Amino acid sequence: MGDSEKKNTENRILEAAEAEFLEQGYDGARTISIAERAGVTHAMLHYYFRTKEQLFHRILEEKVDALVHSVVTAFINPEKPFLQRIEEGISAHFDFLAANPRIPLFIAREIGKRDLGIEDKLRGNVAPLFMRIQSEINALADKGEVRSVDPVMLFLDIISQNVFPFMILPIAAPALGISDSKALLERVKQENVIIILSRLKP
Amino acid sequence: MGDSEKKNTENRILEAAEAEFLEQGYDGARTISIAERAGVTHAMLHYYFRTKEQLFHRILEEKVDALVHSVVTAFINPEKPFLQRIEEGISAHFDFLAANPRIPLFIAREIGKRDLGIEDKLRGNVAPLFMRIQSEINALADKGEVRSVDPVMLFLDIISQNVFPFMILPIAAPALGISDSKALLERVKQENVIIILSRLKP
DNA sequence: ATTATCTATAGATCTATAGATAATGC
DNA sequence: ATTATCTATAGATCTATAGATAATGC
Repeated sequence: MGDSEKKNTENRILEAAEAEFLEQGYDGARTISIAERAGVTHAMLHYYFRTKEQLFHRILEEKVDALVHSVVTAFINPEKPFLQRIEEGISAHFDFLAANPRIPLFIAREIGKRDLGIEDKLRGNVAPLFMRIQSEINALADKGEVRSVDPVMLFLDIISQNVFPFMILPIAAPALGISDSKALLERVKQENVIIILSRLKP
Repeated sequence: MGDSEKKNTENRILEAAEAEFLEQGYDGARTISIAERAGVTHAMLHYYFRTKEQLFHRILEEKVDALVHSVVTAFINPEKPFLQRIEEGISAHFDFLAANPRIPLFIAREIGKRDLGIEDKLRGNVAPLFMRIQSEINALADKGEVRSVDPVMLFLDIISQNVFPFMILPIAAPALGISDSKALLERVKQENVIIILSRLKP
């Protein structure tokens, strides 16, 4: 059997697993449902991935990497001045979430139950980013161009503002009589830039 | 058997169920585990609550009510001027979350899978609050005392800032080398007041 | 008489694997 | 020869209930 056929089946299982796990979480997901979604027999799933746990880890790790990566890359463009980089970083991070709205809840759900290398990933990628932001803030604060903020707090603010709406909007939007949630998200994105810049401006 | 005995068993099951469901979610929770935690036989659980689903709904509804209530009451104290009420409201809401840190993730986890009356609860309680805030903001904005903000955005900001840290701090705190997460939470609480007031001040 | 509790087990899933069969590559 | 796929089923849980027994209230 050819390599492309193999990849095809394996990938179909992976895609089905991603959909099932993102919707249902680990405990709620059924390997039978994954097989059905992929259009393969149930045994194939174990042939390729041996256990439900292994298949799940493959998906979870991919999503954790994507999320961590989205935070770091959004704020590391070295070309531009500080405030502009923050502004564009917020937008870029928000856009990533808009394209992957189920990731935050998916990760939040499973965290605490299992140990990913998520701490190491954060330590390696985020700590350097924070140090750099810290020194930039210090320099600009001395010149009176920004208010002084702890980078940890600043990024907690940014990430809270960006991530949380995707967790509650499915509930909150209909309750508040909002039909066009795409338009609302666009407003949220703009508001998030405004509120962070308000915090930084002296 | 006396009424107090009955209440005792029933309450022990409820308390055990609350702990199990908050930790594991609906799918992850086992009725056997709940019975063990409560120190009763497994059959008792069905005798008092008939099904796992019914027991779960009892817990979930209680937590949804508590969370909605915490938002509304925190901001409805009618005695004080607007900005002070916002400031105290943020703190009160934050304190509620600090006392019930597992509620947001618990609710977020189950939402979308089942239909609570959560939309009705929001509609009834929150809509009047927003209308009142809107008119206050309008009046103060005319006098130049606050910047104009849509109340929906303002509360999305406040709730994001307050809720989200409790979802990720268990992961983020160790990764950032923060050992005293209680001290960090205190800083978060203060920062949340600062950032919202920065947004509102002209 | 009614309410509460226990033991034992039915019945429904779900994950995982064994073993046979078909398809491909060398 | 090796890799992929299918059928059938073992084995492990988990929810739920049946039926017997004990405790309380009237």
